[in-house]
Amino acid sequence: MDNTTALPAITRFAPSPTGHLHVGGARTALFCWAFAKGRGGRFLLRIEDTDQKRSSEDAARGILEDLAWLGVHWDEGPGHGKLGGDPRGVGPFHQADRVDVYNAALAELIERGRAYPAFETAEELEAKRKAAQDANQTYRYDRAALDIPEEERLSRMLAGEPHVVRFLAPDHDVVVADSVLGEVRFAAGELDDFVIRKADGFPTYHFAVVVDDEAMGVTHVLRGQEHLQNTPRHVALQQALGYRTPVFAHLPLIFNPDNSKMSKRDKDKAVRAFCIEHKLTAPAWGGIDTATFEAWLRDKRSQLPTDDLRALAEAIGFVPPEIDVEDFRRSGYLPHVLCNYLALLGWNPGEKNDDGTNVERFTMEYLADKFDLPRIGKSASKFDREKLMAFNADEIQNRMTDAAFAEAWRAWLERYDRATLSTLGERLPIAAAAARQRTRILREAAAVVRFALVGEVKFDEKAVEKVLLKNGGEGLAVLRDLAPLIETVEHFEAGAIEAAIQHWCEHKGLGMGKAAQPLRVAVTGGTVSPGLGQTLELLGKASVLARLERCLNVFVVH
RNA sequence: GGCCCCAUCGUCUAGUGGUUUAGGACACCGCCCUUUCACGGCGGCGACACGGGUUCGAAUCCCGUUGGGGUCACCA
Repeated sequence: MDNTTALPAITRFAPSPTGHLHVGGARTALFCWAFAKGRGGRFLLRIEDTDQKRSSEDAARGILEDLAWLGVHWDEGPGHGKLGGDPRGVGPFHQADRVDVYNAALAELIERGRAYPAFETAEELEAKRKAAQDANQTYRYDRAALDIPEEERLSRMLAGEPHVVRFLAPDHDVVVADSVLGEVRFAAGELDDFVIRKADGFPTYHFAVVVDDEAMGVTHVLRGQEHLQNTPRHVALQQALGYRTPVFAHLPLIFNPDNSKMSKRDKDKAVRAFCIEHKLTAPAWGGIDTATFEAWLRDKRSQLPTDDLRALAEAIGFVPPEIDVEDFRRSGYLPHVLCNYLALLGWNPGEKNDDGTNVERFTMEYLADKFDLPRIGKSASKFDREKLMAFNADEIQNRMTDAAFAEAWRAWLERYDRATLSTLGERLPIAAAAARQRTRILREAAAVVRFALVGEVKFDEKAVEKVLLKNGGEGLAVLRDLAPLIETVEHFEAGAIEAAIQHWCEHKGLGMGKAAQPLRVAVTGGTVSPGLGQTLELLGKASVLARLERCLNVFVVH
């Protein structure tokens, strides 16, 4: 029954380069990668750019970059650093460069009477479609072109009259054998004669996919369940062309918490809602003009260019939900953690840890080793940012070393926050050690050590009152005594600093809190910071003493 | 609307006819630890959508109902 493990497996991920890679695509790619990798097969990448208007080379590069960052590395396909290449000679991997391959297959289909040219314009078809819709009927192409005598059809086509080519749908049921869903039957007549070559000479998705998968030897097609309706078309095409039918596995969809399908539009939706809620009427930053902004605000379905949307969100101080892989990277999720979480959406290894808990944290290697089709779920799953965040936090706080965290943070800062990187300079490792236990995503780390990034402390009134001034300036008195002690700490490092203060407290018969909190307020302005030792070490002795002195000057009533 | 898919705690899930008073994780609540915050430890709350079958026995198999979702382009 389970023919899904047959060797060798060749899988592919075939995005259309119309924007950034979003998490749904990333999960599909991850599964394709894991499946091939786990059984010594090949994972290939193909760019589906047959839509001239929407495709861009920029978007294609962006997707390669996202995939590479995730660690979803392709064996064959477009070059990207060490990735890609064409060892078997099955390329090129951009469909726009393969038009002659499609035309050859198409000629064969026409020859055998399984495809035919049709001359209706898009407008004519749209009118027919609308008429059917208004009559509450399902529209299917009416095969009007078949009324034209075959010879005439072909000669008009050869003469260069504008036309599309349609596939003559089979008159029998088509059964899709899916590894996740089982057998799904589509009745004869459900398929209409869909277009396989557009008027511009490019193949449609259905045709290009089928031809390429055969040419590239693809054995397993893993893709989102939204493709299930397309599959009978592909199977019918494969049968008509005499191709093998690969193993199909349709992956469950990924939803938003509100049960809608996760899509790129969600970011616009969220930002728009924020703007409306705060009654913003102008763009608030110079990137777009007011008219564009208002039009976008009014049309609930419209989208701003990615960069403009991000700039707008930043300007109004709103963080839109992460949707694209790039969004998660920017927020500071670690790539293998994102993969780990994504893998759990619709799949799980079904293994227990020694303590009886489910195995749900794992490495890319483990995933490649364990991933298989029978354990893919059937029902859609909601994307839970809380859980993803918890995974990322656990990785940073409990599994990473200070050094590894410092490196990850440095890389992130280099890409997204150079200002903080240069302010930190040499202190980055110390800051990282102080921030790690309080950081869930890289973006939060700087805030944890903010006190060390500013020149002058801004005092929080409540903190000052409660910790320094209360009980007749009890806190300030402690500070006065503590300053000389700090002065004497030789190696100004967290452990030594804490030991000295602890010793002092014991000597004075005070609880540690009586010393730690005043110090904290004096050097950070507030009551919350990393451990006292780390806080002071990060500041450095000179800065700590200067801040202490200033604090005493500001608050001691002479 | 046609066609198709799905249905276990709020969420992700384990469970493949008896080992189940349904297990884990995230979230939430309480307690403990504690120099703040965070981490951590312990405990708690909490689900088989409904109705019929099949069977000695059903979360697990079948049918129906309800609910959710996908898809209906010269986009992919």
